[in-house]
Amino acid sequence: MEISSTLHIVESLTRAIVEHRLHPGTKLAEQKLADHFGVSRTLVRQALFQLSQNRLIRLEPARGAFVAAPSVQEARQVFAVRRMLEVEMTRAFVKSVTTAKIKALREHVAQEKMAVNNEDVAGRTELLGDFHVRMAELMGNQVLAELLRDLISRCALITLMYQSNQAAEHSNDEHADIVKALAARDEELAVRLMDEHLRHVEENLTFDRKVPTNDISMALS
Amino acid sequence: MEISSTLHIVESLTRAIVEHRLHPGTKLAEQKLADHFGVSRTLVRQALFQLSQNRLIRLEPARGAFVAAPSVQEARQVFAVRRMLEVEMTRAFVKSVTTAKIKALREHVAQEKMAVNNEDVAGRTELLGDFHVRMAELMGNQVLAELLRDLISRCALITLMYQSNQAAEHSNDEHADIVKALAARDEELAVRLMDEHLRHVEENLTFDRKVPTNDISMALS
DNA sequence: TCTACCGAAAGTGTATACACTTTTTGTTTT
DNA sequence: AAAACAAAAAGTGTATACACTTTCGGTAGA
Repeated sequence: MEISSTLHIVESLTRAIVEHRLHPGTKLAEQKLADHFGVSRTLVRQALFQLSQNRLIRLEPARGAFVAAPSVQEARQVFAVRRMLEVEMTRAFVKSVTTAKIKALREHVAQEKMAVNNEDVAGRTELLGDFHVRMAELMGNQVLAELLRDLISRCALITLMYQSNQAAEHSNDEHADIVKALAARDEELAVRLMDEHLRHVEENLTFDRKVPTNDISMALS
Repeated sequence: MEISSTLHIVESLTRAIVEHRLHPGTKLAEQKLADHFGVSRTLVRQALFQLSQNRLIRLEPARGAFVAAPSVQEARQVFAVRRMLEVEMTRAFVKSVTTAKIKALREHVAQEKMAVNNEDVAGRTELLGDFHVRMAELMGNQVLAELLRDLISRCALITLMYQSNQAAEHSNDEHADIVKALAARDEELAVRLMDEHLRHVEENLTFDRKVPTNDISMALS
């Protein structure tokens, strides 16, 4: 069966939330989830706790778990942190750039392009976020990579998810430009492009509200 | 009794680990902890999971929980991330500095000084780390503050803990200098001092090994 | 009609039970 | 005496049980 059921539940719920099949505010009842996944509440509770640490849900004492609805303010704070980190990361990347690293990034950007062209919303959301994580990994800083992964998934709820096809294409283009600057070892250009890129993504935040689907089983299909 | 027993267990164990009453590698058996805190294994497991997310312990499947022994490499990566964040944070701080914020930092540094003079190791460890968190809070970026708190506690195990009285005094002095530069709105000086400060703390890492106390009850007193 | 209250239903929080895995210990074999 | 094995002990992983809290529906009173 499963290596770890908890992990499976976490991933399944994460996808459902990030892909917006479960909307902010939706109640996640333990027994319903347990039935759906065919396990006991024990494992569901572990998964919910983990998700709450990732800020994807919030736990209210004695009331249960609800899909998180991050505030605009929080999103802006997350982006401020990302700019701090990624501008410096870009600077450091240029200093230690190799052809192998550039090749890896180019391949990633190509993958993004395919997902964008196919209008594979789930895939492109993940890939567009992973570009930044990939950079951190290529620099060999695992701590930074994990941190970025966390920050990105944390505001996926209010960013990439609401992202239009056009915005996704724009992001993909900007990634390509950044890689070009990195390949040319042009530190100032790369840093500027990364900073602008993050500002563009932030600007494109749209804080729409859509009608919620309250049926958990339906959302998890 | 307790508002939340789990929180109590987490805090108690955190103190024991950071204050080095529990050494890296020590096994934390669930039933022993449950007996000690007078609760069931359920709550202990919740606490252990939380501590594993904070990197204070590591969980090995079917083998249990052990006090973490972060690698030197990881510590260096954490410091690299902290420099990225805090250099930029300092830059932003200068741009939005007010007398009230300076006053708050001055008071904090004064508190540090007291703890250092009294050789209150636990207190000073916490206060010296909190200086950086305090800066983030004063800038109004809660996300950044939480992230820094996390990063700092994450390597507390291998840094502040092994910190000598002399190194603590040095850190305190550097904090005072940074505040002075911030008050003077001297961006470049403040940034340089912060960068140097973090490098000094990193340099002072000593990777000693001490004899472990394997008796949990003893360590938790 | 609206509000306040009561009881049932649903749900969360913690403890306990039990299966399965790892570790330890004592014995046998070489 | 050292290595290999077996049985027992200790420990983790998951399910279940039960107490307590919140939620919801309905009824009585204003």
